[in-house]
Amino acid sequence: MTSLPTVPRGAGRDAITDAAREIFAERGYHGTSVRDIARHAGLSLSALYYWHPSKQHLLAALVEESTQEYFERCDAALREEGDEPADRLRALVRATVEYRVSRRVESAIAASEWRNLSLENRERLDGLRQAATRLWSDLIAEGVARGVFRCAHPEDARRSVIAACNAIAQWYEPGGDITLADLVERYGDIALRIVDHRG
Amino acid sequence: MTSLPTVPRGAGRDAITDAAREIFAERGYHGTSVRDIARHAGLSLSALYYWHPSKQHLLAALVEESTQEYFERCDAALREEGDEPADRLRALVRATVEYRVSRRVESAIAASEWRNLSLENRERLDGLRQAATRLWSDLIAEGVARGVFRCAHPEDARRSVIAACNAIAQWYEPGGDITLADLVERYGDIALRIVDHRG
Amino acid sequence: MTSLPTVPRGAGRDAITDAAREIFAERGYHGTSVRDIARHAGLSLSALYYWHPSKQHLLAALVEESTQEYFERCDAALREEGDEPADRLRALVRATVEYRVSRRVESAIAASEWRNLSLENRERLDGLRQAATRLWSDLIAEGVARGVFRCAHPEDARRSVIAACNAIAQWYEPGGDITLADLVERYGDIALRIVDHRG
Amino acid sequence: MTSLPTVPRGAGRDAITDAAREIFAERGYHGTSVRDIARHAGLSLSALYYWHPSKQHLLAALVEESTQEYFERCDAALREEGDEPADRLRALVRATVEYRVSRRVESAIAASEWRNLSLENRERLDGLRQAATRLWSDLIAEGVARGVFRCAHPEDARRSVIAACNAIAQWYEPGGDITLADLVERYGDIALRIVDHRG
DNA sequence: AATGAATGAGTATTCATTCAT
DNA sequence: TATGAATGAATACTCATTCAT
Repeated sequence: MTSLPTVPRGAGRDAITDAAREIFAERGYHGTSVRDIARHAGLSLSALYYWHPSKQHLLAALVEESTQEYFERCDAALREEGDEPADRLRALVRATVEYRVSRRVESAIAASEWRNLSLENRERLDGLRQAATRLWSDLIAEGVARGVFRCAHPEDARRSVIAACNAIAQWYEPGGDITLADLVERYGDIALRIVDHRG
Repeated sequence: MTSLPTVPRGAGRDAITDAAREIFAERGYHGTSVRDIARHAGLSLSALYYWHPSKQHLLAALVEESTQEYFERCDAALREEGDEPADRLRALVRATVEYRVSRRVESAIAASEWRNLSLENRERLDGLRQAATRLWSDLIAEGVARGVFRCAHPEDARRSVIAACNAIAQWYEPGGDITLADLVERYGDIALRIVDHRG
Repeated sequence: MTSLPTVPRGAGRDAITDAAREIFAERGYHGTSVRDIARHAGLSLSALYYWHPSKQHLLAALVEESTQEYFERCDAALREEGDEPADRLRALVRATVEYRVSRRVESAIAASEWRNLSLENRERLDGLRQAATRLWSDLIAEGVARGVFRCAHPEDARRSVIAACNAIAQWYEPGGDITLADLVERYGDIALRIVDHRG
Repeated sequence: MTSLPTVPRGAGRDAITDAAREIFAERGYHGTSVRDIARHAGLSLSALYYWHPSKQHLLAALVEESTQEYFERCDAALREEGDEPADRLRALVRATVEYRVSRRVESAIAASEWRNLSLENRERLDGLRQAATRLWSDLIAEGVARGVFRCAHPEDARRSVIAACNAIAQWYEPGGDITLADLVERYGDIALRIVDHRG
């Protein structure tokens, strides 16, 4: 029993979004009831529906925000970087790792609840998702073109690097021995090995 | 409307297990109703309960079988191999990739429905899961000890290799251009780069 | 999407009554939500409750106004008429037909939502309803007493005439080929035949 | 509190249909909850859904059965009759009155809940409804053609006769002073006067 | 070895209404 | 003279499961 916060008037929207994020992440979309969410938020069921038209909408909003933020972090990281492919790959890894760690909960939702989005929502958000993927693909292609990455199968390399970074969310415990900076360095190294980078 | 198969008398058990496998994989545990499973199996709801005590039991059986089989494939692959770490790592990758591809559906269930196992079942199956993990860890540790793998962080390497192999299930289409043998070779290469293998 | 009217300040009461009338008529009392009414009126839900204490009150007010007006029209029509029963019957038919046509919407509510009035409201309004009925009964009785109406069962005649007139609301389309004056004449004829009038 | 009957196993379907009929008639479609129906039937809510897919389906089934039966009674009554229009009109009145009285409850539903049918159901049942109407129209037209009915506006006559007969359901109390045979005779007379029949 | 009929607890969502401002 | 935010009870419907046969 976690103690239920008393929600100040007008703060309902965020309380509900926060609660939904936590419980969706913990139990999955179908394993979560809107009652659970409302209770966890310290509000009535009706208040939930005052702010959000449906459970599906709640999920879509979380996934959208998360997907959007991920893309923006990656995009920003690349724009701040020079044009050396190795540096740029490290930048993308850093953005991804930082994202998976600092937004662990919502990134888990975006990853595992994608199939529970309605067809409509899935189509709407797919472009954003692919845009993020393309950042990786283009970058690796460029490295290969320049001869600094030598991997024979760039798409497999890309998927492997992303999968390795994503998996961090499943085991990493913030506040433990390993710092975020450690992670960034380690997974940057791994990524460069995966694309077979030669200085 | 897929035509429902007429189940031969006595074949009920398998028909139900097969149906559960497909639908759990497609919609997730909580997104699946026992009615869906029974209907898909071409049997009555009561027949389902004749063969299986509960929905949870059905899930646990699938996860158990899948986890068991994975471990055995890995174990067998290693036993057939010599003691060269690189070869052994390739063997483990081969076992994993072949497993993810040939048992794509059940491996997806084992991966994503783990949290929906009851505490009891989760504890019961956890040993098996860890045993498989240990095969990887021990192997990489051995490679490092021998100086043929030079990765600084063997656990991160292990997680990355496994994550890369597992991700195959999400995109690979059997019957397409890429053969299973291609995959095994490509991901063996990637794995060896991840552990920083030097001939 | 019908465009919602902007309600001038102070005109809220009528806007709500009008909206309630339309929607109650269209979907029935239980098929209508107060939210529908407020939205249709272009006002907030709270504004509705500022002006009207409850949904039930809203219905009762509409039924009352309608029933009252019907009685007054009938009463006035009779007072303007001489004492010839046939003329008086035509006058009552005219009042009724004109009412059903010009107040089609509210008369439909009064007719079909009567049962959804609270017991209290039903009892309060019943006297008014019966008063209108008595106008018909007394008139027909008078005609029979004078020997100009020869129907053997005056109450059945009364119910039949009223039913015939009321039914007009279900099919008549104002602005079509049949004018209101046509209707008044046709249904006056029918009424006189029903009571078996002999000049 | 009416005592709830214990429903024998297997008799659920009828118990629910009967209960739905009664409560829909009493409170209207939207005024009735499926819980009310199940409780009234002496069964669980789930049993209701075992037998009927939805509340709407329940309504449509009742309306369909009622509309169908009404048409068949009218059709049968006409087929048993000779070709004299006056006799045939009396036959139709008899069928209608008997129907309204003996199937009072369902005929009230068919009359007042028509608008609560889904568009789909309404379209499906509309043909049946019109077929019944046509029996009346054709008959009156025939009487007019033969010169035995002299009404100037046959459609208004038709509507009036039907409205008069239908209204019986609103006031008639079986078991009172007036017998069904009385009603049939009285309303036959009224009908013949409405169409202005001359022997 | 299997079924048809039934259940109680739960689902997402909407209801009429009220509160604080 | 209004409103935005909130509520508790109800809504139609589905769930996993059990019972009698």
